[in-house]
Amino acid sequence: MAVKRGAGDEVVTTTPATAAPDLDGPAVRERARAIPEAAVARLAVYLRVLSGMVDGGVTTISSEELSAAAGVNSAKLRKDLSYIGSYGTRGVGYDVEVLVSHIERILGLTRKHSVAVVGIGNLGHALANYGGFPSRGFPVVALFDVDDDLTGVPVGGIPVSHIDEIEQVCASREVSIGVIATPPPAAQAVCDRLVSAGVQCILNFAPVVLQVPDHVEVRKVDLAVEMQILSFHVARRADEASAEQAANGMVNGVGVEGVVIRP
Amino acid sequence: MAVKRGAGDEVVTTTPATAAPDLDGPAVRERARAIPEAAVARLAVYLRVLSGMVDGGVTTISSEELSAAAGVNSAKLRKDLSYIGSYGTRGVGYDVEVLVSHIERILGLTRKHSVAVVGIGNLGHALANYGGFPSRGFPVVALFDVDDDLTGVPVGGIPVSHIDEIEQVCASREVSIGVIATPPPAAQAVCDRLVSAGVQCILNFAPVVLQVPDHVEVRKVDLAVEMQILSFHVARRADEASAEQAANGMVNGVGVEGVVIRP
DNA sequence: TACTGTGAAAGAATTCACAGCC
DNA sequence: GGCTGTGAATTCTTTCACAGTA
Repeated sequence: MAVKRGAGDEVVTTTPATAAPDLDGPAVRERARAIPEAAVARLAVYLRVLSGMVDGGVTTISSEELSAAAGVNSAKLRKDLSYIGSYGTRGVGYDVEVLVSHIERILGLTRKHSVAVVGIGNLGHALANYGGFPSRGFPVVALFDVDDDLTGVPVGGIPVSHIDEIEQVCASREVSIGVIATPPPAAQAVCDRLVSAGVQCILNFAPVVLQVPDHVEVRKVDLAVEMQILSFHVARRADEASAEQAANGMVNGVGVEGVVIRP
Repeated sequence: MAVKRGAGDEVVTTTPATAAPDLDGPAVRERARAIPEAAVARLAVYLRVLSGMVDGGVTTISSEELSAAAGVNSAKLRKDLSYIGSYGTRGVGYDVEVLVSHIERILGLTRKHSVAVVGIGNLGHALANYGGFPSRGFPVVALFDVDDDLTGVPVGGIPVSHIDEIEQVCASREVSIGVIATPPPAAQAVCDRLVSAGVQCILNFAPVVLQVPDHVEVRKVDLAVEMQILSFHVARRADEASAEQAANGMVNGVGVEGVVIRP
């Protein structure tokens, strides 16, 4: 669900469907590591599960076991792992530590990714104190807010900086991921400032569609949207239930003939 | 999945949705099921954008404008809207209010969905105080925590209940969505209790894969996973950049010949 | 034997492109 | 002319099923 403006997409070969893929173009695009977007998200989940297993002393695991723990089916798991290489042993399974290190490498977790949180309200506070970030290689190194009363106040051990210092502080502390937790109206402006400070990755909690240049990657977490998706499923289930009742012949007390109901 | 073979198999009465050619009347109920999962998430975004436009006094909008504001392309937007019916005017565009009400209906927002938050730590606090929920039809009506010191303390105007009361309180306050904001080790147990209390929708912030019965819908928000996906893209971009440099013939100014891309 | 790795088939989602209407 | 609605084409993702191997 990455918000990606299709503005300046590169040549999308709208060519007539006649010819085979022509490689004669001057610009050769390296596509060696084409891991599907959907698989990347799952790799992160596998990594978490595997990390727990390392701690639990497990050294080897089969695709069946790992997939169950990760909530996917085993064929999908094996396919996902095949995108990053063949690191299993047939008849045995995968070495947990080997898998962990390969997934970490693919996800780029061998580098450190410093995080800045902008907007120190309720959510910003929670994020600044969230233990899950630093423990997974994403140290929070800077906090920003517009409120003068907050500047200098330490939150989660880090003093809040004024938002006007964003460019300078992000540069000096080498921030590579910006987290936007501001009220909606401020989000785009904050985003622009982060971008001009050189931040290339943004995690956006504000319910706003951010416009960014192509080289910036945005992911969003929108609580209201999540709620509404759940709401949709409630509604759909209710509809199905009543539709089934209707199909059962409840409509006007007259049974429909020859209908077999699913178990 | 239109069933077509003549074998004596059971007949699926739950209406194949796909082939259903009933265009008459407001049989939108049947349609609901045919809406792709991915489209549902976007409908929620369109709704938010449209709501903003109502407030801004906009009465009519074209697919081009709306899609730009929502960060998708216009063909996708039109396709998404076509799943819920044909409510536009050719040559003109869509009536904003009409669209809003139809999307709200499809997403089931005509009913109220009461929310319970479990785990009143940093994140739970933030969620309890989050203004975006009630304003969009998701009132927070109950809070739970294991900590006895917290019980009775009001957070965001609602007193925290002890987690042992979860079944009873959820029933009496008609909770339909449970939000899990507990530490990871507690999440599955909390989930089980929510399910036994009759909650059918869960939004899970704990970095744990929840096991639930089929009739329960779970959505997860995993901050570490989001971070790692961003990290992957940083790494990929770095790889591409260096690969491109190499392919550009930086070696001695002579282009590389006959580069073969992965089959 | 028990499991991985992977082509090939099936299924979803996206995009194209144009008919149809205002 | 401008814009929607939608089949058809395309691309992406998942699943199947089995060859291959420790």
